Amino acid sequence: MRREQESRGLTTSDAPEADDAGQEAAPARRRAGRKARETRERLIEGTLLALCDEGVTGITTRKIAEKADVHLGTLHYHFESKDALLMAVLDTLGARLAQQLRLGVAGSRDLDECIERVLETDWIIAERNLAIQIVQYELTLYALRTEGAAWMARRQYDDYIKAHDDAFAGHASGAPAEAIRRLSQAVMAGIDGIILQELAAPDLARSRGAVRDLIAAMQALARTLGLHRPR
Amino acid sequence: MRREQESRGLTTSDAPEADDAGQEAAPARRRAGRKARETRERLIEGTLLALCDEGVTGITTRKIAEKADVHLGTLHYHFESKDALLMAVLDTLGARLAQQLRLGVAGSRDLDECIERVLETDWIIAERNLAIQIVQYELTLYALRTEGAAWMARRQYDDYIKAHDDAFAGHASGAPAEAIRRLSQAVMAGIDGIILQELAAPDLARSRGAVRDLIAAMQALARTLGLHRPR
DNA sequence: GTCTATACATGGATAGAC
DNA sequence: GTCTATCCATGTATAGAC
Repeated sequence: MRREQESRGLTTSDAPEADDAGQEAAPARRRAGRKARETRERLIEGTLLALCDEGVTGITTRKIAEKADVHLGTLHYHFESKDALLMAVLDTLGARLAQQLRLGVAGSRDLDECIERVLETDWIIAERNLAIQIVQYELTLYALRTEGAAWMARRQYDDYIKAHDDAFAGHASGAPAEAIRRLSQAVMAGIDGIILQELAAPDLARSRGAVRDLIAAMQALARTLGLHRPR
Repeated sequence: MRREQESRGLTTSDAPEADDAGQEAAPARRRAGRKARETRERLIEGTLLALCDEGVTGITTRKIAEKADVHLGTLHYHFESKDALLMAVLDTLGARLAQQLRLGVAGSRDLDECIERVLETDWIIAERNLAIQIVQYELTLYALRTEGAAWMARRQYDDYIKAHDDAFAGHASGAPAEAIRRLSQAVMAGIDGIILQELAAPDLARSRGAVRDLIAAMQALARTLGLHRPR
């Protein structure tokens, strides 16, 4: 079930190039046609659906093709391998997540409120579709195992951290970037942990309480880190 | 690759029975012989090794048999299915983890110190072998996908929460159990999140700093929750 | 660029000798 | 209780018609 030795298409771009990430283009074709682009996207979307149903361990190219309403051969025309397709999905997921966060946290008054909104937003996004969260974790772990794709896991992390940094930065302009970064890390760690708990032992009421607790704890941490402006 | 319809051996015991968990015994045999027990354990240990190498997606019964130095037929004599074996590993892992935590947190002076020790211990355990941590997450997620095994993921969570409760309880005897529970949840969530970060974007120095930050935040949370005794 | 058909490998599981 | 040999389903990927 492996063809790792020459998993080209995953190593082609070892560093984040531009921002339309995950473009493991079809062999020797950079400027893909209008329709091809649509099919690519249908494939990615179909893979996501199939992953929600089956998980990374259960996924097969046939199921993907079926969900995407595309034939098996077509899949392999657009993606060098199943792995390449899976990684493209991970990339899409990460971008989508960071985007959602940015949209959700506009206009806070002060840092405390900002922390609160960020965490509430993080949680809402996760709660809205826990199935996708599972997929995200599965794919991230899978990337760690896949030759030449570990950097994708790191980028997932970097991007999401950055989205948090940006949210906080506006309300702690005097503070050193490093302190902000530490807050972002703690916030993200906390939310990830709560999501994991919700997945393993579902109990929405408990998790929402945990988010409240986390908010309080992070506000306290921000103080410890000296992020609050004097009033 | 699936035979879910009748994954007996996983549904036999839907509730935690006794404490020698994960005993999906060989068909119609409760009192297994001395040697059989050894082989079972070799198989579990071998599976763990194989999982560290390959991950859940890459694992095969053949690789397991090889690592355990056992023949393929023997594997299926002891375990009804690959899934049953995998779940037995998850159980072992969980028990081992809780055990390690208990050993590591003896004799703190007060709650603040206890929180510190618990988190330091949690982290040391994880840092000592990150490879196993990955496996633990993979297996927990896998359990969620496996028909009739989702309860195993929940038990993982319950057991580890309980280990934390026990550690804290001694230093907050007056406090309501619910407040202690909330602290445990927050602590675990935070650590899990940090481990996840370390896996996705390895940087031990950063993670150790994150643990320090988490300690401070959790001590603050304990205060918010009214867990500290008046001095 | 998309489809059909198929090659080829690999996996889980079992039968039956020992 | 362990081993060998094998069945048979399923998977990824490709070849080549359209």
